[in-house]
Amino acid sequence: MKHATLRQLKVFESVARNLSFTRAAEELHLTQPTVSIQLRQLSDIVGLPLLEQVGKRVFLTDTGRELLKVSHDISEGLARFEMLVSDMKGVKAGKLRLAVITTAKYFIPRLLGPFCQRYPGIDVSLKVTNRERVLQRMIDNEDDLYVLGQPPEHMDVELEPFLENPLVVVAAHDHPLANRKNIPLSRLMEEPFLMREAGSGTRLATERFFGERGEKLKVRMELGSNEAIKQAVAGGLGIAVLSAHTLALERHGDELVYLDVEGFPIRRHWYVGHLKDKQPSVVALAFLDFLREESKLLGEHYLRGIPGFPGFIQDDQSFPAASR
Amino acid sequence: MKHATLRQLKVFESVARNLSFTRAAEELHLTQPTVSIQLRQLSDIVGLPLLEQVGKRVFLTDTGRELLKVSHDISEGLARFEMLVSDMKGVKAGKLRLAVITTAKYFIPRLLGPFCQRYPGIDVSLKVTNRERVLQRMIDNEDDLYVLGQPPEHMDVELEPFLENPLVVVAAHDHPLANRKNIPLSRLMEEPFLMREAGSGTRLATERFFGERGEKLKVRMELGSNEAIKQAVAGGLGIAVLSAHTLALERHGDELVYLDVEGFPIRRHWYVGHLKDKQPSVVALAFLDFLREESKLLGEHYLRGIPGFPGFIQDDQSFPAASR
DNA sequence: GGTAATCATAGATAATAATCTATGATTACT
DNA sequence: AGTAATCATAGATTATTATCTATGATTACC
Repeated sequence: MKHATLRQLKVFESVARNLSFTRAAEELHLTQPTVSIQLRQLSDIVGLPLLEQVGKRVFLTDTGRELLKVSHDISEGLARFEMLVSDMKGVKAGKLRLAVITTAKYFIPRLLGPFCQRYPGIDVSLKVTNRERVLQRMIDNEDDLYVLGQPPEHMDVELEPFLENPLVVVAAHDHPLANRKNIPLSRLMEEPFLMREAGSGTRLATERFFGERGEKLKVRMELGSNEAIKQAVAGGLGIAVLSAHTLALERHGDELVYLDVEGFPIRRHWYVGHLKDKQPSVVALAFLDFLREESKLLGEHYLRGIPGFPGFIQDDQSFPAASR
Repeated sequence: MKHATLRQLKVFESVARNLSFTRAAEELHLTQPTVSIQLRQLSDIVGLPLLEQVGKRVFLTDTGRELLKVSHDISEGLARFEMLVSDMKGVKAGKLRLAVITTAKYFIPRLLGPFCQRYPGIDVSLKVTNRERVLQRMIDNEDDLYVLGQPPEHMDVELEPFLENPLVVVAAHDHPLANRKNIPLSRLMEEPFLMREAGSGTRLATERFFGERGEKLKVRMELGSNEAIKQAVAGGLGIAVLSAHTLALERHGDELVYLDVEGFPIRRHWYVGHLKDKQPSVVALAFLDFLREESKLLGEHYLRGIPGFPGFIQDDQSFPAASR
């Protein structure tokens, strides 16, 4: 079957359906000799007759019947593929593979939920891991999109900011600095700090912030996760700089407070994107569009109460978390 | 997918396998630009990218992965068909549809057995029915081959004789003419005859035989099957002209004897064939060849003991059936 | 920065597939 | 026998596909 063509099979199907060369020709808007020749060619390729003529009547041979099955399978397979492609183009089908750094797990599900509702046919896969691994996955082209808090410096990537990611100083609610306003940075330097591991975006940003101001932190402890840091802070082991998002879901908790420190919150962003070379799929583009419009709402909702952000009332409410 | 070609799919499969245009080109003995263009065309036809390049590395897109599945299905389906065709050509697969008149049921299974042993992959279908229906099936092109005792006169058929079909006169073993030799036809005319229905081959041949000799039969009864006729003969209701094959399997029975009648047995044949227009399949041709060689043996075996046929000893053995 | 490797594009050619008109051959029907 | 219907064949043309050479663009590596 090396040289059979899909056209020949289509003509054969028509003849097999009509059991007439002439009617097949009409159906396909061809002349009868065209049909005759196409069938002759196909029969020569197969090496056995596909049709037999008994008087004026046309019958399928056994071989012809088998070929008809194969031909139908092919037609149906291609038709299904076409439908799938159409759905993919219309964002009615397809896959979205996201890899996000750990901290993003606090808000990404809030975005994925509505996205999946809007595009119910999309298959979403979410990988949550540390920054280093996310970058490796990017290099290995394992996902469609990546969410990071800190753009990598030595990689050709295409990232856009889509959400504010303020870094705040947190302390135990009964910390001496808990209700002070505009705490000078120098006062803060006397406090022991709890840090994430080297390489984490938050740590990088923190070190840069203090480094630019000639300040050196007293690092009491490095901890491997935001949860551990929060527990240590609540236990009075020190203070920490964290993404405000790590606290967003625990707004009703009363163990941690933000410190109103001069220069804080550090205004940073969440970035989403991919390697520069990569061409985003239709689904990935749809998600990017969705992010652009939805993250505004999300930001307003979740960043409320954080000093410097919308919804933070300076006058009659000191600190929502501390007010509870 | 109206305009995609099997060639394009083949090239795509190679690229997908190798994840490299250059290696695919080598594998297919083409130049790299050929491969590049083929993939570009296919991608344009589909309307979505099938491959993505990240740096020097080539990856399949989701769409590409789906197309690869479809392409494999197509390749596999065609490959299976090719194998089947090869088997059909080699008589290793295929179908044989036979329609035979009722009397042929006495010997056809003896031929089909060895044929099926020689060609175990052939699917055989045997239809046993009266002559009229066999002819109608032939007109309707329902089978591959037909077995008849009497060629139809007003149909364009291609039939060949393959086996002797002697018509003999049978009587009850205690019939007055049982042990007579060379019975004159005139004596036979005094006997009542039992006949098959009008239209049956045996009846036609019998009527022609006697007609040509100016004799008129006394038909006592018409019966619808050979079995009924044999029972009636054994019960003394009359004599009958029957194909020797109807008795072949009952050689050891002692109820019926052949009568040694002048002019008998009527030498006739079994015919096998089809409508003149019909092109016999590879399997049908194989069966015809098989019949040509096997029917000789069958004839020697089954016609032994019948006057006028090999193995009939005139001197010291009067009549094998009557000697029991 | 230079080189090698790899894919993309431009332009051209060759090969193949698809199709048509005209006519022949055969069957079915009156 | 004549006519209509239907498939096959011959010959020619058109359209499309497949492929190549040459070159450009980009990435990866040293």
